[in-house]
Amino acid sequence: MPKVSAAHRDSRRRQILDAAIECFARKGFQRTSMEDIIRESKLSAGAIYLYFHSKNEIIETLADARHQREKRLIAESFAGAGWTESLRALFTTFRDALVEPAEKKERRLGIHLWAEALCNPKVLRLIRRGINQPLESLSREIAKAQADGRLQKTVDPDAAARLLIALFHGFILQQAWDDRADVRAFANAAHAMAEAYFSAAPRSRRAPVRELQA
Amino acid sequence: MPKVSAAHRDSRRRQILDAAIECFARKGFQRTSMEDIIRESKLSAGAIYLYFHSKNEIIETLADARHQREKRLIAESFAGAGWTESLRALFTTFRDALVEPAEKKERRLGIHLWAEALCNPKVLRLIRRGINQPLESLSREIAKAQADGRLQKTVDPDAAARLLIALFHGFILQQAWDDRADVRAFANAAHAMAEAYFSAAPRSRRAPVRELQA
Amino acid sequence: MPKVSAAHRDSRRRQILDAAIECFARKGFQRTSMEDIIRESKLSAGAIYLYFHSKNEIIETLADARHQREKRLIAESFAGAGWTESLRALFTTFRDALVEPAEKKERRLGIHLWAEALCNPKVLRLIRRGINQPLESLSREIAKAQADGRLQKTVDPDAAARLLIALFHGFILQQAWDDRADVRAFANAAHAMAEAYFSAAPRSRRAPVRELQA
Amino acid sequence: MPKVSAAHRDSRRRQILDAAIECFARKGFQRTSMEDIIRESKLSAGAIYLYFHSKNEIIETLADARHQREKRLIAESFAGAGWTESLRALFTTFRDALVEPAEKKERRLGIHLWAEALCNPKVLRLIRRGINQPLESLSREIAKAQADGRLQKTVDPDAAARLLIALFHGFILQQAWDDRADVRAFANAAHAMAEAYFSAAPRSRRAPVRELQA
DNA sequence: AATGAATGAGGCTTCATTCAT
DNA sequence: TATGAATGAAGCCTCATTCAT
Repeated sequence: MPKVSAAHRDSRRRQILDAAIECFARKGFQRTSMEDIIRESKLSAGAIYLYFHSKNEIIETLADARHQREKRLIAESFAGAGWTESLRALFTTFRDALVEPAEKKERRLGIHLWAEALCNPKVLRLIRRGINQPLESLSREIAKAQADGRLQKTVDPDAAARLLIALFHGFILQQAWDDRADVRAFANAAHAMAEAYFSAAPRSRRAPVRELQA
Repeated sequence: MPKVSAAHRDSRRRQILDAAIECFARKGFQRTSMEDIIRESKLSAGAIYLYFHSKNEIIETLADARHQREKRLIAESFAGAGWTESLRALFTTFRDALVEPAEKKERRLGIHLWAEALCNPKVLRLIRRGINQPLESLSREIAKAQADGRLQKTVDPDAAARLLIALFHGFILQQAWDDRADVRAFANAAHAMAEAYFSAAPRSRRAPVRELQA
Repeated sequence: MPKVSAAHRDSRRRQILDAAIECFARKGFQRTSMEDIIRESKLSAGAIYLYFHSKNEIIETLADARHQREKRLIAESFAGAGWTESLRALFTTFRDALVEPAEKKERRLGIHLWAEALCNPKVLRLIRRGINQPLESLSREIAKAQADGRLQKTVDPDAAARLLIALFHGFILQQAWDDRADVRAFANAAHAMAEAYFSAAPRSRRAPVRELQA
Repeated sequence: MPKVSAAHRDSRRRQILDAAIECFARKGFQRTSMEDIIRESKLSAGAIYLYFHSKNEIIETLADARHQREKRLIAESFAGAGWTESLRALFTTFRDALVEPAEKKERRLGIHLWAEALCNPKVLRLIRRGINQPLESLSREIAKAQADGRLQKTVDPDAAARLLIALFHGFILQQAWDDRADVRAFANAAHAMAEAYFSAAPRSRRAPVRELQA
């Protein structure tokens, strides 16, 4: 029987993770020292190691949390009705996340994780999961919509799913580098582009788009 | 300053930068020690500091080189003829860069720079230049094409330029995380999507795409 | 102080000491953390500090226990009859202690204490007592046997006592480093050597053993 | 071609090892911090790690040096003439090493190594080598002397070799615990005992020494 | 120009012990 | 009595940079 509640334990972990997010978002993983996190969390060195085994474990915990969140956001967008509505919901969700100044830290953290994944196998695994599951579910939705005749069939579901994710990630970078980037304009344009692509009249009626030459 | 000396100087700098790229791509900036670069370059610690004042200066030099390169790639795509051809050239260039295994290191380095920019003001400045100039030139080309009537006018040139860059950056991430991502399929799909968006028949003739609701 | 409480207190102390022996024998004093002892004893940190003031006190308690035990073993060997029988009993006791696998932990602990004594004054004092008392009682027995004419007089009682102890300690090391060392063979040989030494016909009848030259 | 000579390198290593011996002899391995060694050696932290990869490597280097030395000492004792002289040489060598105050540090270090071996596999390996080679060479000499008829045959060469080593190790402990222990008296007595054992008139002529009973 | 030994601050983590409950 | 979370000093090691040669 725990002396302090599980709630207390969770709150301490939260306290540490919040401090870590603050520091990591500001300075990246390697430039942030445990000392920084200790100061920010107002805990002692020892206390932090009571809740996490290492700095790396903190990073991995945050990576995992982001993965869970991304998965949820995409799943929710597709919870509702038809393809057109889902696509709209997806872009709306995405836009709302990006205009929210409170999440700026998380977005910066996310970018640090993208780079971290290149040299940290555990983070890479989490990032892959965080991207593959959304890719697969997007891809599945696209294929489903095609099967139902609501979407033109020339679209490659996997590539199209990657397009959507790439748009999101790509803009997150632009926004991180320059706060003045216009999220709404981007989201509208991106949505319009996706709409144009997905629901374009069958190419056959128009001049066909030639594939890029090898 | 005799000519031989300048050539020698450049070759030494190249030697150091190549070693740095190798190391940074593999381990990121903070995980790479000067010792790593020294070993990889087969030079001595002292020699390296003869050509660069600090590790940071090496990073900044690399950041600048990437910026120059991106600017050039985009400029070249638009060197030629009309809008449609330019768009095609852009995607072809992009695709060719991504299938090239020899550039894998540079692509990884680029991602590290994206994150580095978040906590290194000098790198941020270089990244901004590296993105703003392409953004502006793309934007200018779009506006020009609209003015010439070759492009529908509903497109916001700035947002559209950002879309294109976002697609590129976004996919570079996906490829870095998973080598098996299909570059050609993505490039084709991205091109088709851009085509659909830019050269769509004026919306007025079709059901209008409603803006995302606030 | 009620009897129940004292019994309980002793049992708790035993529990802690047993855990400590286990850990110390395995990892030595400095490598064993209080955390290790806590885990092994299945008690809490606080509980342990209720029974011992510090890690050092645990070590000293164990050192003292060993001292008591050594003293007792030697005393018992000499409880009985004459010199020859006592010597035999001494080696038998010693051999029996070393073949006993159950005492392996204690033997290892003992070695750690020997080294610990070099930098821990309290342990040194206990070790000294643990060795001086046996030395003195052995020495006294030898002198007594000489006085009774049962032992040749050329033997220096103090040095001879040290010889015996040295044999024991020396072999304990060899066994600790290599389990395969043959205890019985060693004990037999050691006994034979001691016999040869102590009960040798007076040197005067034979070629005298010259002292080692300075 | 090295910038500084191999001699310089060796002298630096010596400087570090001497400091380490000083500290380790005084406080043991675990109580000695790298900080201690740094201070004692008058070098910087970084400098030390230029010559040794870790604190452990320093310990192992010292363990190896002792092993080499012990092997040499024993070999030298048996370099000369017959068995009796060799035995005498062995005890003389041993005694001379123990009376030398300059080697007190090394003797203490040796004891710390004996305990360290119990929890440090690399040190254990070195200690084993440091003891097995002497054991084997002693054992070989004994067997040889027996074959030549210079030694009675009832002696078990391996056990007898262990006896000798045990005497040495055992007394080193006693001396470390109490400086006043009389080395010369011990060495003389030990030598006399060994003599009595090895060159005793065949047992058959006297009352046989019964083996210790099981 | 070139070398590489040297510096010493600072990074991550552990640990004996305490104390509020 | 008993718990175990909390403390914070101290331990081992790395690293960007300098400088005598």
